Amino acid sequence: MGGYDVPVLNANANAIKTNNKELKGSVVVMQRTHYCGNLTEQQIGQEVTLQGWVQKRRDLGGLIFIDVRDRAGIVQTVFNPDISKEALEIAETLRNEYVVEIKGHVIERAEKTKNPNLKTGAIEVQVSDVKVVNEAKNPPFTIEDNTDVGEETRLKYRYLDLRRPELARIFKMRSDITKTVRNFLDDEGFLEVETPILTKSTPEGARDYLVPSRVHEGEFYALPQSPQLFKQLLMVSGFDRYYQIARCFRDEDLRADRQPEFTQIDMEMSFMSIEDILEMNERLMKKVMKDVKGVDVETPFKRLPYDEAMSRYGSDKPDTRFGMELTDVSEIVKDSSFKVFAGAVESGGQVKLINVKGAAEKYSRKDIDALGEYAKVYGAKGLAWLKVTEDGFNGPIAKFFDGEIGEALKAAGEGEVGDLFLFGADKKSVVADSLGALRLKLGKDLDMIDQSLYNFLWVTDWPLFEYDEEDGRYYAAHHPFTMPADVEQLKTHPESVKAQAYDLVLNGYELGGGSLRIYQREVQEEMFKALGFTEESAREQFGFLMDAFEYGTPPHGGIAFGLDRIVMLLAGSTNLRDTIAFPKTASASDLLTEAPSSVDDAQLKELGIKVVAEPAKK
RNA sequence: GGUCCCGUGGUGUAGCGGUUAACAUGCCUGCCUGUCACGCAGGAGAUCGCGGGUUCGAUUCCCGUCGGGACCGCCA
Repeated sequence: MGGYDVPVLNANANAIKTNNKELKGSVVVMQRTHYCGNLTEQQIGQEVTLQGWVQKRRDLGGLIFIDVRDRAGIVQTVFNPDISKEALEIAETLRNEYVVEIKGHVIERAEKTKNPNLKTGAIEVQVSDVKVVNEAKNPPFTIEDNTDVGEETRLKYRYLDLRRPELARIFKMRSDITKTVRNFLDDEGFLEVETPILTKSTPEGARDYLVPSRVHEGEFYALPQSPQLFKQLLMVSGFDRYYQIARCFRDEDLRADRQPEFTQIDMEMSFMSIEDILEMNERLMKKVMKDVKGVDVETPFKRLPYDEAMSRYGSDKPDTRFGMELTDVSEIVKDSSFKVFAGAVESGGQVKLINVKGAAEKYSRKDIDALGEYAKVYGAKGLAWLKVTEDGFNGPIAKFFDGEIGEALKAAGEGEVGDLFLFGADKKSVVADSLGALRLKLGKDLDMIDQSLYNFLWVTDWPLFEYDEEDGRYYAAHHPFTMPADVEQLKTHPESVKAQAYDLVLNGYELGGGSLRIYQREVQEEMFKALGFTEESAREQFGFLMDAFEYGTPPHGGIAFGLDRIVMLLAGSTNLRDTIAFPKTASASDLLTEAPSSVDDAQLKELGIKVVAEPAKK
């Protein structure tokens, strides 16, 4: 269990007089000379002063060992009556997580008592003086890596959880990442500008967190889903290059990789092409990877048009660390006597397969049924399958695929004996979702993913719009300020327009995305029209932006990365909560502060708000 | 909004229609001068999340609810 790098303390710091005034009952602490975790053989013979937490007491009776922990790591201190009987007596009273101050000499340990598992294991501190700076209750869990405590308890006592080196190291990494990002963008001429947290609610996109206005009773601010509009306005202002490590808020349901408040590395720049933007961000990510992980990633990153990502991987954020791509076999099976396949193609859908190499033996009928259940979550009605054998196929639908059609299928799926074909037959989106999800699951289950890889990937050429069947209208796939690839087409064939947008994907996670923006009023108006806005509602909600466009707006574009997700992936975690100091639970509450909470009537009255809902019982 | 999993000493788990509710660890006390997962001996500690139902009897079965987690919808 090690800590992480911290600056070397000034060894002469003892000479520096502290300004601490003695409070009644408080202990005036001395200036420490070293971090515990930084002590090495180099300090042998030196007298050092340490301040830290009791990690562990090993009381041998006449001799006591105390492991002392601070941000940098752990060092063993030894209390020997030959050195100080008083210190030994105090050591007997020490308990886990007491804050102590220790003075002593660094000595080399006897050869056979060195501990190779500890960074500081070759030495120990022979204590001459110890002071209890602060006592501690027995913590609900021990402060160590691989603690087996549940997340609920960890979140309630988050301040203790964060003492664990495993977690503390993630926050050091997070800090390193933002430092690298700031330095890089600063070098590139970016200005860091803050934008409002109290802003205007807009109906597009995610649900807003609302903040009631006291001064304007009955009206609300919204917390920003992103600084999108403000950063565009900064381009109108001629700031040319803006960035911000910006907090964003979205009142939507959570996931392991989604929190209601999260942090974006947000940037916007003028007079740059997509090519310029991607190239610059590749250099940024390359530098982050080098500085933080010591990993060299190749640039330029691979690029995949959205349509190709969907057809080959069934995902708009494919994990390209392994193959098992989707193969379209609609043409082969459209005339087959297997009605499910033929019918899917006939009704405008498709039939695709993934070839799970050599898995025929591994997956029993029961196992495949379980995969079918998994696929159903994504809208599939079932999961057809075939096992490739010496003389054709095996499985309940094998009889439909003998002879020529079987050969064609086998060839299309590159089937060899022992392979397992899994089929999706449905409308396009269901086939993509279900096979895409199966591909990922199987890739993990079969250990096909090389965990050492960092596969950065740009997904480009996004559709501008998405059709929502429920609402019977188009929505902006990215957001309504995205520049269409073809403005004329926006008017004539909105459904097929591409966007000048791009996403950066890493190992199957969307790290961020951006686009070139609309910077002309007429185009923006056209966009709102295509989205079904009336002129009035467009003016009411986004009039200020379109007005701004009339005062000499440079062409501009930008991108925003999810900082939390970057940290998560570089930390090797699959849980965003690990990367946020004080995160929310799956139901968006904070177990530490117990937010959200009800407020008293006077507060509500002042805001002109009446609560209609029954308050939840806690 | 939906589906699924979990809830038992401080912590992590086991358990079962009738138990003295088990184990590990932590905690407390005593002993111990080279430990580092210290050791040894002893001890305290649980209304089995909450409410209702079934039953002679529920920690165990059923329903609801609250809390945690995963996923779908939602969200870029």
